[in-house]
Amino acid sequence: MNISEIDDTKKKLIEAAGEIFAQKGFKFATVRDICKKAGTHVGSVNYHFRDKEGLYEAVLQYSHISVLEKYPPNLGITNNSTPEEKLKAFIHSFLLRILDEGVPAWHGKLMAQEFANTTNAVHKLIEKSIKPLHIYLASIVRELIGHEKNCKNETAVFLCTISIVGQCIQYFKGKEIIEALCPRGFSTKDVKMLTEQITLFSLGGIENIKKELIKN
Amino acid sequence: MNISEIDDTKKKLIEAAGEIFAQKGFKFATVRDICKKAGTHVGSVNYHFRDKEGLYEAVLQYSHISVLEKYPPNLGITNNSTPEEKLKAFIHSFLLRILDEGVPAWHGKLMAQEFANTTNAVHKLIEKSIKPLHIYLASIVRELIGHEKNCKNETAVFLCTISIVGQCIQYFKGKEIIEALCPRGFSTKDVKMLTEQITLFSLGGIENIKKELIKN
DNA sequence: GACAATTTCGAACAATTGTTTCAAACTAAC
DNA sequence: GTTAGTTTGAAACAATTGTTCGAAATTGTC
Repeated sequence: MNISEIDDTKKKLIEAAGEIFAQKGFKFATVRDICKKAGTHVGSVNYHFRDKEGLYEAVLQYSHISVLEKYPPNLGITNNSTPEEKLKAFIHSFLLRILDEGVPAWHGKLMAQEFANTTNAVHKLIEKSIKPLHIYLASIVRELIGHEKNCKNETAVFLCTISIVGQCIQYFKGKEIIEALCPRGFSTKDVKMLTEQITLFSLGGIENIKKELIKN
Repeated sequence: MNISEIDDTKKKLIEAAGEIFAQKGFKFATVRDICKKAGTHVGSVNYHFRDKEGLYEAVLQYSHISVLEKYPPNLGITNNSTPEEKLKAFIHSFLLRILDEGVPAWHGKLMAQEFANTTNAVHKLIEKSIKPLHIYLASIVRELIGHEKNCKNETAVFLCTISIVGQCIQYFKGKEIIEALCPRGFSTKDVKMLTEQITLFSLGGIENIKKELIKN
């Protein structure tokens, strides 16, 4: 066995596919591109994963298990951290997941792609990855807003989570247009600054929502 | 001439295409689907618009001229309206443009699609539609933050505009996932409520960014 | 009404892309 | 070393989709 083939084809395919799916989304990624990057023949995807969709699911599963340890949403957070710190940590790791270019930073990108163009794998992805993250984010927002669990509050909490996630995803999916509007653009280097900005913005936003809830 | 053919093919094509492009984006929309909806033959797109891209540009142009009068970003705003009111009006019309299902509410949807999957027409679209809207939004944010035009402020203003737009677009592009997380979902009916929420959130966010700028 | 120009129509073409196929190469067990 | 099973490789297939083409139909002009 040649040393360069020490990694089996399956793994090579998953890693090549992960990068391309993350970059282009499921539909725009072609099997041929993936195989070329992986250095395999065109039929390899179908042989090892039945079809393109099978490969996609394998990529999602593979990235799911590795992402949470690399970018835990509660990075550097302890039980007695303030909710403000928790929110900042959440936003920070979220941005890293969708803007970082290291290996394998796909998972966040794949989720963001899925937001824009849903595939059949979306429901599994929601159950396994998106929902848990969302529940965690909601708990942080709930802490910030206050715990009275009435219907109105829960709606407000939900809407706040969407506002937070929407801001982050915009920097990934809207990259090209943002760069056209502001030539310097934003990349991995700016993650810290963007974290500051989005955290401050969101804390202010949540505070304002809270005020309104109390008023009524 | 049959009365049902009183509208010429070009117009029928543009209207059918607008709806499908807005719904699926450029790449996912097929010429055959468009022709079927328009009630024409498959070659009609190429005959009247040279190619699919020509049709797309025609749609963008057509929708551009009609959208601003239907959904002016300063709807109901006078010169002495407060910046808060202006922001609310901006968000309201932005949401209508991407969530409304009336005819032709495509333009905002097309822009939102373009954010997620850029086409060759993106640069024209930016110059003609996105940039002017963005400049207007930036001027509102600038009013709210304060007018000292230093470099730091301008960056903050820019980032705020992205936060605002990102929140709105999420309700369009992230529709399916949002519905999975919250079964009731959000539609045209909720535009008013969403406007309230995003406006409040953004005003609080901007206020917080402003505080931080003053501190330093 | 005749003729030229335009428009319509559907078949056919070409390019892309996911998938299948089958022989060749390789691996592992005996 | 032989053999059975697995994996690879490239070509071929099938489906989709944008585009082209030539004949037919329609329209406008004299």
